[in-house]
Amino acid sequence: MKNIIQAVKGTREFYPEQMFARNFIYGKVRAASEMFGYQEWDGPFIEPLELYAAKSGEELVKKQSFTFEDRGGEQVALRPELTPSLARMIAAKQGELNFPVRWWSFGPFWRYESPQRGRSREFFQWNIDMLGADSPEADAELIAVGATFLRSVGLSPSLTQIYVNNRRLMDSQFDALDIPTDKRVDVSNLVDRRAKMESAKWEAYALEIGLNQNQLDGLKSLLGNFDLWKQSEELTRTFTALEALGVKDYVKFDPNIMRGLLYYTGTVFEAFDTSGSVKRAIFGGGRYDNLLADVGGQPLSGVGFAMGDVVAGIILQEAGLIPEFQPSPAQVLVTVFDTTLLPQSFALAAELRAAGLNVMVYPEPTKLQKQFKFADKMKMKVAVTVGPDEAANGQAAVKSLRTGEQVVVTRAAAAEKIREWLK
RNA sequence: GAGCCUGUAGCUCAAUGGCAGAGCGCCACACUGUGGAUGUGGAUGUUGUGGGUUCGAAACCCAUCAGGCUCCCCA
Repeated sequence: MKNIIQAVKGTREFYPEQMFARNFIYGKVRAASEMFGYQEWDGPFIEPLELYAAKSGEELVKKQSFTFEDRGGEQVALRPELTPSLARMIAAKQGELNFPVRWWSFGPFWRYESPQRGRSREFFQWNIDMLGADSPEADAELIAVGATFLRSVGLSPSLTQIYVNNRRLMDSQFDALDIPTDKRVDVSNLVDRRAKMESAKWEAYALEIGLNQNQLDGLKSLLGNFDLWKQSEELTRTFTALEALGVKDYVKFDPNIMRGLLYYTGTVFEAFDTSGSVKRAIFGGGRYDNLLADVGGQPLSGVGFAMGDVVAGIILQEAGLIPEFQPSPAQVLVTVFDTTLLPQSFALAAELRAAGLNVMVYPEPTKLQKQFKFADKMKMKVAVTVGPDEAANGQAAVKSLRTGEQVVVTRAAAAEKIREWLK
């Protein structure tokens, strides 16, 4: 036992119960995506390293990606994100796609980071994007898809909120405060850290990165102004659309949401669990205008977001929203009386399957008590036994494991009786 | 990449330098054509791994692996 080779650090093993939870999320992701007309797609899991190196900082790529040299000497990476693959695939067919394109994907990603709660090295991520439309209403649609997902898994607005901001709005505010362009990255970092730091330390840090007292005061009042969105035509339209889409109770303007400066150019948003149990965002995204130009395509605006399965899974688990795991997809067990009658049980199981039931048959003759115990542990609803008496008369004993009631019926009538008890 | 905490039976955890234990779960039997409940009995184990200190280590020290918290990062 102790000599078992361990799983790779930061990976997760999906036993049937975890697989069930993962597929639950996948199913809800699919439903929310398809409800809005998005098509499922995927890219390769391995990409040339330069696909990421071109866009992201090289240090980040080298430090936080799983990279290796293949046998042909090519530098490749396990994909750390999907957006560059999306950009390339869109650019390659830019002339023939029917815009606006609505695509979603759910697949594995790898990042070489230090594993901790809510973060693993191998995870699944939902990506969903609309490309070729740049209206505030398109932004609203993506936020509504996210809200629809939250609602569909039972995460009410009191449990989760989507915070919305807009980079252009913030830029104009930074302009008004005379914060120079080359300080914007630092200021974004500063804003991101505000919740994590004590206010005195945070203010000291603000002065440290070169803000003057006047700018700091301006920034503080800016970050406390939750009516600021009214000054942005874009956000005003987005919020109007969100109301029409019926998800207004999920969204709230928050000037503290920045999402870095990497490629977001307009509206940005992040969903959080309001209990604060997990401090990481459930999902986050926004509008980007320059994506395709980076991979050689024609300029094309897009909006999208990504959701990892780790944080979402923890929150759903804690909220008790993952449905009860069923140990077996079958609800019927056909027992085996003894060696002589084993073929009868196998034949009966086949008949029941042909009648459309999911049926397990005990794979070897053993004490009936043990077989019923097994059926109970596997949460079977019905057990069917063909003993000598039943076999002699072409019958089967059908027992409801919920009520304990048992009836002997002809084999031909067994399926119907089982179906009745499964209801 | 840095700091801190944790690691004991399948699970949750006791044992603070002196015989490795409890509860739950598991197995057997009571019950040779039938689960859940009950009773009786049984097995839980390289104390994460490797080394060191000691008459003696689960405990103390060093290293290492894994998980967690914080920083960093978050494409």
